[in-house]
Amino acid sequence: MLSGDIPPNQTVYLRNLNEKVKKEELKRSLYALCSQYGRILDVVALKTPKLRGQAWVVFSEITAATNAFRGLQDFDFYGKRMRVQYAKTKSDCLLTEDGSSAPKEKRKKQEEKAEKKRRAEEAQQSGPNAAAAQSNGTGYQASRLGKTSQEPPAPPNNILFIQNLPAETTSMMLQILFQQYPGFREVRIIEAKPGIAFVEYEDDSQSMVAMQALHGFKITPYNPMAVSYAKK
DNA sequence: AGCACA
Repeated sequence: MLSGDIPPNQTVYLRNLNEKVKKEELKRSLYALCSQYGRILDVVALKTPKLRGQAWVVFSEITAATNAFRGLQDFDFYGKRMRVQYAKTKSDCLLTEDGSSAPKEKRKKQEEKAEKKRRAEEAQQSGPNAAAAQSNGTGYQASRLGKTSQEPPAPPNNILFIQNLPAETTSMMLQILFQQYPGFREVRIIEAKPGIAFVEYEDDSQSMVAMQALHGFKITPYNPMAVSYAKK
């Protein structure tokens, strides 16, 4: 067997990532992209010289990691072909909750960090671990989306109207999600109106496929996106 | 290519 082979792991190791993308956006985009394969417990990315261009995505299930491993191999992510492997070791965020004990040196660090992390998450409700409190997986949570407008829905057409996006969503983040579906043309975000976007497909049936796949998808743990047809 | 937990 190949010496490079690494046994399946709950965490995927991603490399050949675009190093120009800022760390926070990178994590958010990876969260959004990887959520389709299962519940994500943590996304780790560092921009140190040794670790830039790489990230770890920790799933709650090894099967989810396996699906991501297959589904995202060579995925075009910010213009680079993402390479996916399994992580070589278990992620810290998993070490205490499964009976196996954390290495002693790491325990101290982990405790300090857990504290910081908790504080950070209280401050801004968007840490990757907050995902654990939410259902995600396939992403449907239509009940929480409710009615976003009183008017009757627009008839099917090739342009989708996206609502309930976090304010920091970029068009590239949306492109990463929506370009996975055939017929994708472009994303338009409205700078003056944060939280909404338009996504255009070549035809109505293609926009419908994307809508069905991504309506209710959580781009962050607290933002299930509402996808409907745009009014023309 | 580079395997960490800022």
